[in-house]
Amino acid sequence: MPGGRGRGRGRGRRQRVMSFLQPCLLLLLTRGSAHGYSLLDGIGEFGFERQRFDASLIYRALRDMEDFGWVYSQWDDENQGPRRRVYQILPEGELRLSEWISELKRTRDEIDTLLLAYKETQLKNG
Amino acid sequence: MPGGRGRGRGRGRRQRVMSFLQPCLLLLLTRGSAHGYSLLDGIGEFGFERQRFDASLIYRALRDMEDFGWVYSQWDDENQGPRRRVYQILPEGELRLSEWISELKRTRDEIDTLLLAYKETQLKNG
DNA sequence: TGTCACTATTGACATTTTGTCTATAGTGTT
DNA sequence: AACACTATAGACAAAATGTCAATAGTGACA
Repeated sequence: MPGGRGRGRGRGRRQRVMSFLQPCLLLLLTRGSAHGYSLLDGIGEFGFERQRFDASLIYRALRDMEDFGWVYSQWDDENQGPRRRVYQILPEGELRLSEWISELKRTRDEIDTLLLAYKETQLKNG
Repeated sequence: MPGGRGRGRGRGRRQRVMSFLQPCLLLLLTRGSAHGYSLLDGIGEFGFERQRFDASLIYRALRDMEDFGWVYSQWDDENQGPRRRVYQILPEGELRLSEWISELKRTRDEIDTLLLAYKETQLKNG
């Protein structure tokens, strides 16, 4: 679609979440190992609505993070029911999480800068 | 991988900025009309490093926003030098900006939730 | 006069990220 | 058997983002 940019963007605004999902998962995993489906419940804590959130996003994030060496997984055959892949966080993952935390602090500060600037323009213009 | 460079994702981490760029531009435009190249200087205020930031991103953002009806542009032939396209913010753009501000507040709160949770886990584990 | 640097905008393409839909599979219930 | 629920994986589509090259006017300078 050359030139077809801008088609329907901004429609039914989907919010970006993935860049936020991975640190959330890492944080949950610092509390103890877990499998994907249980993490799906855990992320509600961080503002994800369990409903409108496709589970495959979590599995993909976990697989990606395993590729990066941040987490490690094993099949768990102890429990009955469908097999679960249980994830643990690795030292690399803890390091990455701490870096992410720093980045998120910076991001928050940048947002604050924008919010402040907006406030000021509002005051001037009324 | 084509090229076989094996570059995993997460390498040379570039940070996402576009979702932040548009509201910044809208905010700058509430202070007065401007053309792309001058906005390039303005965004430094919001933490973008003028150097490692390709100007085409700004032009694209502006064109997209014009497609959405948030801004309006006209060629300015008054000045000498290469022609400039001068942008003004439209009421739709001001509305969108105010929505964006609300979203950013929510985002900031979500980040705060994560930061707090991280702090707590750190305390427990040491 | 040529070419270099700077301002200014645009277009094309590549890559990465994100969203959605479907497939598979085990277990328990009715 | 049909269904619901848990659980994971894969494929594909769409959107966001990054990079590079093309074009063009002006002024400086040798």
